[in-house]
Amino acid sequence: MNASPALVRTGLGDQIRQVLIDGITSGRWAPGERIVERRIAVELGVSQAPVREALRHLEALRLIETLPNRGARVRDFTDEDLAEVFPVRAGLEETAADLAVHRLAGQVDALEVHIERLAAATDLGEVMRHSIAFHREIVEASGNRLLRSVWQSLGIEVWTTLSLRRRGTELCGKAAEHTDITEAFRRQDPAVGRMVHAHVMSYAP
Amino acid sequence: MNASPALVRTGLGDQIRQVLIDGITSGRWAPGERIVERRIAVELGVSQAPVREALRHLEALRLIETLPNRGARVRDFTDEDLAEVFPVRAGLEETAADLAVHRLAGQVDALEVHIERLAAATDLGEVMRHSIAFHREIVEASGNRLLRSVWQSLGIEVWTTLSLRRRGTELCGKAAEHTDITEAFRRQDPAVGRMVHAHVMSYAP
DNA sequence: AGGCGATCAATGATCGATCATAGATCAGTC
DNA sequence: GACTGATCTATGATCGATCATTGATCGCCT
Repeated sequence: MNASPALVRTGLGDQIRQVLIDGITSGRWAPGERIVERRIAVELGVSQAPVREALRHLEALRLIETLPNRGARVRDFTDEDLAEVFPVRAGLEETAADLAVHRLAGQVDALEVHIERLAAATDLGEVMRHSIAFHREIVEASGNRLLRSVWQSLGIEVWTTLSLRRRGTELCGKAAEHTDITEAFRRQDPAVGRMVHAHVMSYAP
Repeated sequence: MNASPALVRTGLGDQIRQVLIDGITSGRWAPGERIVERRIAVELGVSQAPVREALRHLEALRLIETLPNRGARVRDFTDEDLAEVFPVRAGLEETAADLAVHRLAGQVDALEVHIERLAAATDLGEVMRHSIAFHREIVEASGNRLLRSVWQSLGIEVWTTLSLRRRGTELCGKAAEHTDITEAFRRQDPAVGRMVHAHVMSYAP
């Protein structure tokens, strides 16, 4: 068993999921292409069960489509699919910001950390990760665990990656708004929710 | 095999999931109680695999908690857990309403149907279902499939049921606001999003 | 040729068995 | 008795095999 190089140990399902996500975002599996459970299983030297588990996660992330008794295929992401993420994110993060204003009570250290890291970032992937981390911090600061769970399940990282693959990189430049938002949190501006909403929507194509 | 009475045929995982949901909402499994995969499997006359599949769904619905290698247990829903749902719903449905205003363009027939059905409803369960259906209609009308998917994954029905079990039934009486909201949709009032937001939050404890 | 049912191959869904880990239990030492 | 480590047990995680469904292929009939 174990025909593949690196599967160290954390629960096979998780590792397989990452392999599949990487494969889809990198384009190794083309949109519309079928993902056959047994084929993946053989390829990775595992059995069908953990592969199925991973596939259900991908389905929840809407990276694949599955039909009963007919298996999974990589979704053919339309521009509309990518665009749909932004109103949802904007709504969730607006809610988060409104909740977070009270909880933070002007304590914005955690947010500033991400601004600094973003400023220090060099390559594109790093910029993306720190930029997302700032938004995640807002969601965390809301204190609403359900909100956090829903936001995470959107798989922002993955969709952002796909979005970057699709169109050019127009990601940066928005960093200044992070500072504005942080200042709004510091002074507990009730408009911060709307600011975050507008900021998120400004990423939309 | 098949020691249980009614498992007709739609995919075992789905049926098992429903059995488990019913069991949790009805209180047959108490909060904090462990759910042992094999035990359920034997009880329903199936194998472990579809039970695991069902459990992952319950986890996504946040009805259970699971720890790696240590199994699942019914969540001990705090009042806070129940309360957390409302800001998230409110944010999502506000977003949905704002999107739906344009798409509906004043066509509110689909919404009115649910108002009528709600008015004709007799027992509490029916009231709940039709009330939820009205909200679902708004989400559908947004045309944003991701939004629909996220909203559905909140499992509103289940959480509402749990909420009703917890406190008394203070569900009805809000029906009038549905009419107001529908009118706002008819005249394409840009404030409809905020109306929906406020309406949803008014259910919160 | 076109339609229609039988047969087949591929593969998802399910099964029963095994492996591996977390806790509980017990034995031994001090 | 308290601590340490070996052993045992329950059970989640994974496996290999089988069942069942789907779509394709083939042959027959009209």
